[in-house]
Amino acid sequence: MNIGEAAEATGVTAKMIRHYEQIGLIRAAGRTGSGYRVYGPKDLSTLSFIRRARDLGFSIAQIRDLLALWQDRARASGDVKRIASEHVAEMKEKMRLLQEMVHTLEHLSAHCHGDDRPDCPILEQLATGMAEEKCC
Amino acid sequence: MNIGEAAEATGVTAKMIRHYEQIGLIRAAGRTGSGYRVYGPKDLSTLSFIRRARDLGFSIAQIRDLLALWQDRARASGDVKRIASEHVAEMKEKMRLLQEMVHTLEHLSAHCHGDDRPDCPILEQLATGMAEEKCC
DNA sequence: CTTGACCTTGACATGATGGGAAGGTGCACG
DNA sequence: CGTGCACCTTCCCATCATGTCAAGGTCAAG
Repeated sequence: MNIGEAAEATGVTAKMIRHYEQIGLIRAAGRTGSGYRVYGPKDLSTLSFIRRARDLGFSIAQIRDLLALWQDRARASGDVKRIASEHVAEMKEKMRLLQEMVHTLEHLSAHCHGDDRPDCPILEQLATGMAEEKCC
Repeated sequence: MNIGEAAEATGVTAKMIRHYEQIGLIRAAGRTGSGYRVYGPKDLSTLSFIRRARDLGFSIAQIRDLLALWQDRARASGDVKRIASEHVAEMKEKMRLLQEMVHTLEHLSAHCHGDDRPDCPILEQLATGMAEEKCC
């Protein structure tokens, strides 16, 4: 199986498959006599695994650990769960920061006419740094 | 005022001040005879503006627009509000995606023993790609 | 044999920031 | 006056995951 077919089958672009090989996330694929990379069912499983983990937002480093655990039949599920929990915590923290920013901006926007006049609390806040509470 | 003092006063690192100058976000600072950058009150205001905008998650491109509007006394507040609204929409979309991932992962984690046994629904999901609903 | 689709490697870009090296400057203290 | 230290300068490289582009080799069908 060619890299293009493997890419289509797994949803990982050919570019990324080569990249993952280069950084050692996956083993170097076999080669035909002319140098084309060759992929078998096992490789496809690995690539699909990676794609699903990426879809869940795991970093390459985390996926490296998850792959090792996946291939370790004596793994402890606690190790997997811990990686997932840390990732969830990171995502929740990101959400919290986003929520804060959204809240502040929506508050400022609510007090902005949004018409042709130049007065704008959003710019005022950015310029003077007056605390949100003081804006009202 | 030196770049280091300006950095401390505004919360923008010296490194980033130079970077912002290089990409044309701010005007090139004046120089002393020996080549040191010199900053005045106006420059400090601009840098503080930028830092507050970054704190609210605006991209450099958006800040470029906001700076232009800020310095345009004939601006329409609607233009500012539109930039802010687009940014809020982007952040909310990111939150939505994060929430989806968190939801899926928490669901899988809830069914993972998290002990020394190797069975793990998280790995199973990643390996087989079975839909979340089918997992129960 | 030609054509077109695919493969190869390699270099470069993103966006915002950090790190570090190599060398010049300013200032305070002895 | 000299020395040391903290700061400044420029330039290059790294992050993270992905994309784009270019130049050249390969394969299969017509």
